[in-house]
Amino acid sequence: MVTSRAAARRTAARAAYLTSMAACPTHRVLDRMGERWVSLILKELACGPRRHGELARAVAGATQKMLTQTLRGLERDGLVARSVTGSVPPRVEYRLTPLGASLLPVLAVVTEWSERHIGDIDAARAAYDAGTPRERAR
Amino acid sequence: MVTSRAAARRTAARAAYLTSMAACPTHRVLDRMGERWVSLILKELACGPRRHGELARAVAGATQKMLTQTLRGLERDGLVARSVTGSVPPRVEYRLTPLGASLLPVLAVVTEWSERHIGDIDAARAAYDAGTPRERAR
DNA sequence: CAGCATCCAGTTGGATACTG
DNA sequence: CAGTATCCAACTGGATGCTG
Repeated sequence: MVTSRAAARRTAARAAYLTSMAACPTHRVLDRMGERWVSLILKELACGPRRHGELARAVAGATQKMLTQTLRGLERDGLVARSVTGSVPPRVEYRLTPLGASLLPVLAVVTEWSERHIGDIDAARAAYDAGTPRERAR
Repeated sequence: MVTSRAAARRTAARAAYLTSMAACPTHRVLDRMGERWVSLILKELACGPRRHGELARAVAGATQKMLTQTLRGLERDGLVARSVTGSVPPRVEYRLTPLGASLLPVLAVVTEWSERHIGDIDAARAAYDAGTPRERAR
């Protein structure tokens, strides 16, 4: 049937696009940086090495699971280094690698833009939300 | 019981933290930029105004739903402007606002870092993945 | 053409409990 | 102390069909 062929073609096109998108460096990095706890952890580690427990306290909103999971991801990408000394009790320390440190200026640029324009965004939101119920008195 | 009190305290602390994090400008912006289709749409609109259908073709991986949803979000934040002319057939055009355009340099910084270091990341991943099965021959 | 509504699968992330 | 494992609720995003 013609219709299902067209649908299949669209699906295929999407799959191909999805693949190429997954390979896009910018998207991959943005994906990581956008993860819920990444920017917080990066900022904390920017101040110096931290033990697991210290990070847990500093980033109090994250559950232990998410903290570990996020750190593993950052470690895998070579942004964070993990070192263990002693095994009872274990003493684990996380610190930024040079690669991770090189990301800080980028984060700083984002931060600067954000703090400068968050007011504009909030204003736009307020305006949008106020005007949106346009059907209200129809 | 003591235990449940401690648990409650932790939960409360988390809730408070979550709130303050949601208010953090950097986190809010990173959240948006990290959304699946935002960077693609922004890059496409950087080239000039686009109609809905044009965007749909350019960002072929997104479903119509996600495209509209993402555009609405960007519009609400004042990053993108939407203008309608005619209603049958409708002609809708999206373009960057000055605020949205001011975000492009930030995106460019991220892009530059990403393209420069994606190789390092991939290398780190390969090394990590190769070394991880450390228990393999135990 | 642009977009909304509905349904639904897959993923994310939180709570909890246990181990070396 | 650091980390793993399990269970499960909530959200995200995709497929599909309908409207002005």
